Amino acid sequence: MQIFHNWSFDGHLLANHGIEILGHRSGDTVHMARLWDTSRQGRGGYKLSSLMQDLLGWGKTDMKEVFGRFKLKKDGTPGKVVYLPDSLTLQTDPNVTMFEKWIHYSTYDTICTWYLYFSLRKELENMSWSPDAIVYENELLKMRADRTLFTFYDCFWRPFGQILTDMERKGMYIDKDYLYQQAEKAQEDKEKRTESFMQWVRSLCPDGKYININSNPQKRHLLFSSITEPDDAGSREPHMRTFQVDNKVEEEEEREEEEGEEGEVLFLSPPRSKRSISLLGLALTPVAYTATGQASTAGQVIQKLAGKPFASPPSYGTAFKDLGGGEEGKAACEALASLLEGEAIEKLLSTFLLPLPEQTDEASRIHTSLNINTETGRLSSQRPNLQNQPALEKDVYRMRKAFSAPPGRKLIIVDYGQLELRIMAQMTGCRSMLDAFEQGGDFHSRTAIDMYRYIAEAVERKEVLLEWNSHDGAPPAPMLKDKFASERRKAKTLNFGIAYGMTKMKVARDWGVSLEEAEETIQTWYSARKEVKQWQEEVIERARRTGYTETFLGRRRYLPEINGRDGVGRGHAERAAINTPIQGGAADIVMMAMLKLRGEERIRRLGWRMVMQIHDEIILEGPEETAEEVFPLVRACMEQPFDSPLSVELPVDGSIADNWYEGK
DNA sequence: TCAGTCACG
DNA sequence: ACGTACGTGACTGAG
Repeated sequence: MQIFHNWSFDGHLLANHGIEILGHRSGDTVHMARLWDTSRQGRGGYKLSSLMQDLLGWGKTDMKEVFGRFKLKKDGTPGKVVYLPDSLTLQTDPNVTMFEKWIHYSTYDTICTWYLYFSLRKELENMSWSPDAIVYENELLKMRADRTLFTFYDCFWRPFGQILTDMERKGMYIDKDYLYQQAEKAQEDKEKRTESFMQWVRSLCPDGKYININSNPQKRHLLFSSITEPDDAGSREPHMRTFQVDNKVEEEEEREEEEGEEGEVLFLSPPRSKRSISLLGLALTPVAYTATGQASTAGQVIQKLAGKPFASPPSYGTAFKDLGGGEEGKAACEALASLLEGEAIEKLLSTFLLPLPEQTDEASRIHTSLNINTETGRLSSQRPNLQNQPALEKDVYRMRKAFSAPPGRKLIIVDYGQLELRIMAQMTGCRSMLDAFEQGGDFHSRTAIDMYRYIAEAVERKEVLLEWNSHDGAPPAPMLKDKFASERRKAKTLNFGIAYGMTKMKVARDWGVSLEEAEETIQTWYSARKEVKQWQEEVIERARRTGYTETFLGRRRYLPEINGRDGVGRGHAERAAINTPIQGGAADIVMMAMLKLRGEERIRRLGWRMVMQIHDEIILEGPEETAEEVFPLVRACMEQPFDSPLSVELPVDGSIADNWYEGK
């Protein structure tokens, strides 16, 4: 019997030393604890010490407290900062007491994990589990009589945990040269784009050329700060503020030039790493405020200030008027638009293009950590996060091309269509949604037909088409999603928004309509989907009564705030109560699909392995020769994650590709 | 360490 | 009085 507290960590560590652990892994106490209580983050989390304290009342000191050492200062004396030396240093410490401490600590750790398993197991065994009957035919589940949350753990999450560890270990192949090449391109583009912004700032105040476009405080000050409080003489001065910024390359070049002219001595004084700059506030009108009440500098805000100065004809944003129009206003809008473009590229560079190639192993593969650590049961991906790689039009440097199959191999990339909406239809039993899915075609267009009588009439008179196969030539009438694009967009927003508990305030603000109008639109959506409203009310009511909400595989999320006195917290808990069954239900389905995939001997024998999961998408890698054979098998697993079908189909789209970009 | 911002589903 | 759609992780500047 093997028990681990975070098997993924220990497993990789052992494997890296050539040690393979055979036999039955009975449990991972991190996953068990997460299943027991999803919301311990901020209440001690899932650390062994905190769980031991809360479940068994056992004290346990953190490693840092026992083995931490003071970091040495430059002069060799101990400083205040405590750090934890690596395990090899600790194990080989010549001090015998340290060695004994190490043995004691490790032993105690092991004992804790052992007792924690049985404690958590007991907790889970005392929690009822009533999933939808469809899962009762699952191979593992069939063989046992118990039906508690521990059963769920043992039959589903325990093997799922092993799948995740295998995926982490396998990793994804990255084309590093391609990334370097794209990063260079991005760097050039960024400089080109920000040039006009930098020049504009320079024209406003002399220190403007040193502004750091990554600093929100600096941007906020430059754009929105106005005048200071009146001084003793009662006069107001334009607001100046100083910032510390890094010395840029240009400054060092200037120094070298100056000193070069002098001829002899270079670097008389060491280069300063920081310099003070003063920026003058422009007093533009803020468009939005952050949670702490400061003027926001988010992209949407800058967009509103700038307008579309490069469009033809150009349209100028709010900065134009604020600066008195004319050439000055125009220059500001153009500069801000260029800032936006530069910022977008900077984001891609600093988060994706530059760090990724640094994080590969010697085989050019990248190993993310896949955690079951969310409130809803979704996975998260860390160090690096591979679940937020730029997609579609945001992927201007074609990042996803770097995630590729090594020579001789292929990727199979598959994803569910409208998974969450289908689960919503399934759980609510909403006739209108189920019908729309049965009829097929574009779901959001069908919602638009439901909501707007004139669209329904146009469809009836065949003035617009709901769908058209482009193989049959040009469509005989315009498409609904083109002709009624804005209605379809609204329908789409509601389809998603309502699943999350969107309110009329958000609708009114996002669409720029009155509260009454927003309310009416929401009512129209609900009027054809009464089952949804009823389901949401029931779910919230049940959550108030039981203290938790659950997915249809019977996983719970406790919502202590749902009966609290804090209105904001209560509102959030209510929205979480209706969203978690949907988001978590989707996570359950993908997990079941992955278990089924892992159990398909044929797929495995042909050498195919899962390498990534992105919530409703799975990526496998395997030999080129068998891709065609394996692809339909993969699809079948995903479309039938359970032994008996749901009341909605779960269609899966996908392709065989050389890289992630092609897969879309 | 926190706040702000922005990448994903 | 306040904020108002769910769930994540990474990077950056600044105190």
